[in-house]
Amino acid sequence: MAIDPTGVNQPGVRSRLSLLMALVGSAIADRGDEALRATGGLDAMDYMVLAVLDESEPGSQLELARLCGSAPGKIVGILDQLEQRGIVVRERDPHDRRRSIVRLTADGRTVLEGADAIVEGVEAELLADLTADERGQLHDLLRRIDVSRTVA
Amino acid sequence: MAIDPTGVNQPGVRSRLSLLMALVGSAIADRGDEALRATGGLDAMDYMVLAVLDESEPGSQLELARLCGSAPGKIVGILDQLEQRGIVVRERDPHDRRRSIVRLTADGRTVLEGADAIVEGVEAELLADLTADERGQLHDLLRRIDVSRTVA
DNA sequence: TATTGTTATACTCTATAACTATA
DNA sequence: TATAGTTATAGAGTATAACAATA
Repeated sequence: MAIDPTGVNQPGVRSRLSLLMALVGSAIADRGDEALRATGGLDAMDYMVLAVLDESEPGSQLELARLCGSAPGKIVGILDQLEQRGIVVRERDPHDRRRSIVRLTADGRTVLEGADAIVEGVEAELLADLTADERGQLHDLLRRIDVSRTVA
Repeated sequence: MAIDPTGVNQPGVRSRLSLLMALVGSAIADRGDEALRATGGLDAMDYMVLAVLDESEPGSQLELARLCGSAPGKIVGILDQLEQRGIVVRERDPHDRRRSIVRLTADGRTVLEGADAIVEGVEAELLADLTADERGQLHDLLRRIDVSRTVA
């Protein structure tokens, strides 16, 4: 039996925006993770770290962890593996030798581009029912949500 | 130091729609879960189950599990607790005594309404930068994404 | 004394597969 | 023999706090 014979998706949570957001977010995360593992040799968290390094320049591992929404202790193992594979490098900040400046290598940038292509493929499939214009609207709306806002 | 002095949110993932979807979905899930636990005595998964029961009529626990995107074995414990608290009831299907029909009780419906209010509060806070119209657009776009689509 | 990165420990969560009852 | 619900177990994943180096 098909889940959705009548064209109704997400049966059971359609009227609740929060649940839709959580469900769609989890769907893209799960599928992206699966595709990356199968094709790219990374996982979703690796990809997040690389994307953050591509778009920001965190001044320390702690800041990187915060930008990734991850605990400092979790980043360590991820970076260990990425560094071992030549995808990132850690350099000590000369002004404060406690800090590690993490950077993408040239190889790392190539790996990230491949990962982007894989993730965009998954994304195109999940968003197949939306026009390019609508995907742009979705992107713009999500960009305007401040996930760092403190809960009152 | 503020994360976002220039109005730029989600630094590090802004250009990647998939990561934004995953990040925003995870943010609302985490905050909803926290608020529900603190105020409502439920967690996010409990809320999902109740919402699915409210909007659908699953003919078995297996179907309920599928609608919740959860493993059958996970639903058991959740329903045990919800049933113990009088929020749901399990009845054997008279046509097939292997199946459990799960239903919200009247009390359960009241609990769900309270949970909806809590979650909507969290949602309003997270989406504070969007107008009511834009929240409607977001809802409509997400509704049109078919998370049950099979990965090719 | 405070902060950065790291490590170790304990805890939670989850997936898996057996098991019972019913079909 | 197959399916629905349940239970038990092992394994993965995570949070927490202690630790060493630097400020």
